[in-house]
Amino acid sequence: MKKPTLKDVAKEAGVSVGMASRVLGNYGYFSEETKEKVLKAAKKVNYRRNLLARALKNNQTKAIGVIISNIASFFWATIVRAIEDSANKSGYHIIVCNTDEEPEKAKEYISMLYERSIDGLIISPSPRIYGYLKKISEDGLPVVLVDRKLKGLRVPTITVDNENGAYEAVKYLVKLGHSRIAIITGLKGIFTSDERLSGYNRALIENNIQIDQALIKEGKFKKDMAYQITKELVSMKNPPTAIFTCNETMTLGAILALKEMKIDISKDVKVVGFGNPDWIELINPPITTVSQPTYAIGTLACENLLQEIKGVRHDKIFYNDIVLKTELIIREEIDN
Amino acid sequence: MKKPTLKDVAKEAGVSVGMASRVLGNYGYFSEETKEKVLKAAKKVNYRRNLLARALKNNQTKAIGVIISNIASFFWATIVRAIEDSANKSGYHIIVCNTDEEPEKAKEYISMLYERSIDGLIISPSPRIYGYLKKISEDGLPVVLVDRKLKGLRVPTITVDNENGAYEAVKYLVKLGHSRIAIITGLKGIFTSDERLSGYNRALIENNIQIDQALIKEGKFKKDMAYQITKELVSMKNPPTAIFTCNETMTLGAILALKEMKIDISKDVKVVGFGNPDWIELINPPITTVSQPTYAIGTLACENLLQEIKGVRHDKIFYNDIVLKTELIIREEIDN
DNA sequence: GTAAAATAATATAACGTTATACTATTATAT
DNA sequence: ATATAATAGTATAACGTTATATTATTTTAC
Repeated sequence: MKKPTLKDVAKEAGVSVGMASRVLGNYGYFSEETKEKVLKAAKKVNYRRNLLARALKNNQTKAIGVIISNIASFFWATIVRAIEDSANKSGYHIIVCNTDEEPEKAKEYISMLYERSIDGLIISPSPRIYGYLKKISEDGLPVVLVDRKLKGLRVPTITVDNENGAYEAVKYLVKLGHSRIAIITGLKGIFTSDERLSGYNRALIENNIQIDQALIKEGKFKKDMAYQITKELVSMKNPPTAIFTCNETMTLGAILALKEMKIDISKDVKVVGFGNPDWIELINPPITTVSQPTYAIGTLACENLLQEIKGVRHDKIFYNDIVLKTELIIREEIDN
Repeated sequence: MKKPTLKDVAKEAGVSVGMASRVLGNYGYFSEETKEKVLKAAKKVNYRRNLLARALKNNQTKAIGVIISNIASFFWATIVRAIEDSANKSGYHIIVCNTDEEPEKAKEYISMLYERSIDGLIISPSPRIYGYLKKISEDGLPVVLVDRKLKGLRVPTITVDNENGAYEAVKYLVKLGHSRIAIITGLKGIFTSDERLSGYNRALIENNIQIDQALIKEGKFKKDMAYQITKELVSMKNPPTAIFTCNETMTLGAILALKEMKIDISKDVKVVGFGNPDWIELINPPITTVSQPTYAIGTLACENLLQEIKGVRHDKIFYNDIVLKTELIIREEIDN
C-alpha cells in the first residue's frame, strides 16, 4: 500500500540510507558488493525514487510553468506540444495554464506556480501583468516570453515578425488591386495585435491609400466577433473588397460569415489571414495566409528557458531576442 | 533572493514556527493577538507557502497526470482544456503527456508521474499498457479512463457511444442510397477504432450489404494516411461511393485528397466523418459528421477523478461508466 | 476553592531525499 | 614501518511544512 522508500531499500540491503542513496544516485564511494546488494534490494521492494522529496532537498522541481491564452486553439496546442516534447527530453514537465487573456487569471496562475516552486516560466504576456512579471523575473525565476514581447522585460523572447508578416499580406492585397482593405484585429494592447495593425498601416501608407478607421475593427481574436464584424463590414454602404484577419480563429469566423452571405471570396471580398492551420486548405476557393513556424516557436522557447535555468542568468546584459520569419503562402491563381 | 519561509515569518512575529503555521492554515488554537502578529509578519517578509513541502508532508501533490495521444489536435486540446478548467477550480494542476500512441512512451510517462507522486491519473489507454495500469490502479492510484475503455480495469470511464455513432452515420449513408461505403479506421486495437468499425459493420449487415474487406482501410488516425488511402480508394476498379472517416484528422485528409482529385463530394464520393471540429463548417459542399461532446468529456473525467481522489476508492464494486451520446449532424440538403 | 476543561503557545518529530561530517578500513608512497 | 591518501561505510542535518506531544496558563464548573 505505502510506497517503498530509500529506508526500506536500505533495511532490505542491510546498509544505511545514505549508502542506498549513493548507489542509486551513483555518486561518492561504494563497493561493488554494496552496489549489488542495494540494487537487488531496490528491485525486490520495488523502489521508485520520490521526486518530490528530491525537489525539496535540491531546490529544483524540474517543472516549467506555461501560461497562454487558450490551449484549445491550433496555434497554442502546437506550441505547447513542442514545449512538452522539448521539456520531456530534458527531464522536465510542464504545467499548462489558460488565462483567456484575463490578467487576473494570469496573476493567480503566476502566484500558484511560484508556490509550486517551478524552475522556470514560459509565458505569452499581456502588458497588464508587466509589474508582476518584472518582479518575479528579478526575484530570480527564469522567464521566457513567447509570441509576444513586453517592453522593459529583459528576458529571452521568441516571436515572429508580425509587423512584416502583416505588411506583406496587405501589400499583396494592394498588388491585387484592392484599396478598400479592412482589418479585423486582435485584442487591443496585445503585442501581436498592435504589430499586425502596424504592418497593415504601413502597407497602406506606402501605397498612398487613405487609412479608413471604419475598416479597422477589433475582433479580439474571437471567432464569433470576427463573424459578426465581417457581416457588418459587408453591409457597409461602401464595403471593403478585402479583409485581413489577424489570427486563424478570426479567419474562420470571417469565412463562415461570407459563406453564409453567399459572397464570393475569390471576387467580391478577398480574405487573407494571419495563421496557417492545416484546415486552411479546406477553404474553397483557397485563400492566402501568413504562416508561422509554430512548432519551432515552442521548441525555441523551451530550449532558451532550459538554458536560462542552467546558466548564469541575472545581472546580465545580453539575452536572446529571437524573431522568426513568417511566410506568405499565396494560394489563388493570379490572373489580374 | 532566497524565498522566505515559515521560519522567517515566525522569527519576524516572535512566535514559534508551529504557531505561524496554525495561523496561516487557520487550525488549532491561537489568540487574536498572535494572529495579527503573524499575518503582519507574513506580509512584511512577503511570505508565500511552499506547496512542495506541504505536498511531502501531507502526501498529496494536488497534481493530476493526463496521458493522451497528442494535444495538438482539436479533439484532445478541447478535452485537456476542460480538464484543466475543472482541476484548477479545485486547486489541482495537470501534467500533460503526449504518447503518439506509443506504448513505450506511455509507460515512461506513467513511471515519471508515479515518481512525481501525482494524486490521480486521467488516461486514454491503449490495450498494450493494460498490465501497467492495472498494477498502478490496484496499487492505490486513482485512475479515470477517457475516450477509451479497457476491459478488466474497474475504474471510472468516460466515453461516447462510438458504436452507435458510427452505426447512425453509416446507416445515414445507406439511406441516401449508398452501398459501396468505405471506412478509414483508426489504429487497430484502439477502443474507438474497433467500436466505430463495429458500428460500420452492423449498419451494413442490417441493411443486407455485403462487407467488402477492400473497403476497410486502417488510417491509424493520421491525416496523411487518410489522404493516401482516399486516393487509393477512388482509384479502385470498383470504387466506393462514400467514405466514412473515423476521426477529424482523417476527415481532413480525405477531403483534401478528394479536392485535389477534383472529385465532387456532393455526388461522386460522399464523406461522413466522426468528429466535429469548428472548421468542418468550411467544407464546401458541407458534409455530415458525428459530433462528440468534447468539453463535457474532459469535465466529467476530471470531476470523476477528483471524486475518486476524495472518496473511498478501493475494494469497491461499483464505479462510474459514463457513456455520452453522439449526435449526427446532417448538413447536406436531402433531395433524393 | 479546587478539579476539570478549554485555550495558548512551544518543542519536536516526521515526510523522503541528499549532502556533509565523521569513523574505520584499506591501499599507496616514502 | 609509518605517514598519507584513497576507499567504504555510518550518522546526522538539512529542505519547509504540518501534526502531535507537552507545558503553561486561563476559564469554567460545582
